Amino acid sequence: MHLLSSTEARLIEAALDLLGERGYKGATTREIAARAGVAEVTLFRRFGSKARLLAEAVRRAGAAFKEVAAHPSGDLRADLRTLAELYRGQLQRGGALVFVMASEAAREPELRRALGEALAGRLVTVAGFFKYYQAAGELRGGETAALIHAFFGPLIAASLFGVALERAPALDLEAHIEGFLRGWSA
Amino acid sequence: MHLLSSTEARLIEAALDLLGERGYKGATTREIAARAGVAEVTLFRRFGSKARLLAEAVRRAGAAFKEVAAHPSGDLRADLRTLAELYRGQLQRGGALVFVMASEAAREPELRRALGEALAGRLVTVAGFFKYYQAAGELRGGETAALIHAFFGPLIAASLFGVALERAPALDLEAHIEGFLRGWSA
DNA sequence: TACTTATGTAAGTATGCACTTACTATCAAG
DNA sequence: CTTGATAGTAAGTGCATACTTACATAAGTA
Repeated sequence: MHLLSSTEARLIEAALDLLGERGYKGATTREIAARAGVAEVTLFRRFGSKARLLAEAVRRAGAAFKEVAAHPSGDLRADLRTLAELYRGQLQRGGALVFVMASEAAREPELRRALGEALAGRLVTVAGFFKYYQAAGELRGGETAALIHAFFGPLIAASLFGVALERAPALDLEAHIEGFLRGWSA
Repeated sequence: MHLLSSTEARLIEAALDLLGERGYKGATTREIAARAGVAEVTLFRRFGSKARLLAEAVRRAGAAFKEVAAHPSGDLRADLRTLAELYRGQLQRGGALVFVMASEAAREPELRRALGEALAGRLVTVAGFFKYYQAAGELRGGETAALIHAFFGPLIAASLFGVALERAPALDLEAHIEGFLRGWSA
């Protein structure tokens, strides 16, 4: 995990942005390069191919998120709020499409693998987070999958609605957390 | 809304399938036609363009769903179960990508409009459904948006995880409904 | 100064895609 | 038995895209 040159960092930023706006096939190398303010050929010199650039971009995304989920503070409600805010920020940057790309880009094995690993890693971290609060007696026991779906699902849904509709119903974070806690507290 | 010829019906089926598997740009007219068992040129004769075919496909999808949501039975839990099952079935057929296409296909105004209308129509229907049970005193008052996100979000999340991962955590429908009712019952 | 490294410009290749055109085959209805 | 509708085959057009190659430039370093 070496540091990124500014050129590489700008390409990754631009790639993430465009991924969110247009999806995998819609994010063209020309446009990524233009948005990053570099020549298209530089993209290929640095990353070799579009698939590899996007795989890198996906790998880098979400480090802060894992950081929080890996270290529960003991204050469940506060942690949930932080996670929700972080996750929402990521979704706005196209994180939602991580999922979709997995199908859209199914033909690029390298990209698919990177996506799968990134997502799986996060899920494991998040599962550990919920298990911690289950063990602490604050959340009901049972499958952590149910907690993951219940907590992140509404965030994802709100983000997808926002992408698809002009006047999408907004998600009230406080209400969401309130409902989640009511539904799943021990 | 005239009836579909079998050719048209098969094209729409195939389009919906491939949309789910590959996304908008990934679903090529060649492959759609092949899966439908017709010549590619027939697709263009019938629908004029790829965008119009997909817009039609999206429009037709989900009639059964609206049917249920528009007529609450009075038994909230049973209705929720039916809706969840119907919705999950649709998501498996690529319904989740309806959202994503909206960004991926942002350049096709006709498709984007059809998607927006289809989605907006459903949201209105579903909002009405929840309002009915709020008025009946079974669900807490407040924004119906929160209920929509809380109920459908987890279904969407589970579907997206399933697309992206080989061994995705499954969603236990009963547990989901249970948690939802706990969290949002009056 | 000479060499290296990171970038740029410009042109081009190969491929895949949506969509078109021209012609043929089948079949049901009048 | 002709006509019209619906389908097919085959070939091709035009364009956008990922990726390549060749050459130039500027800056930093030995």
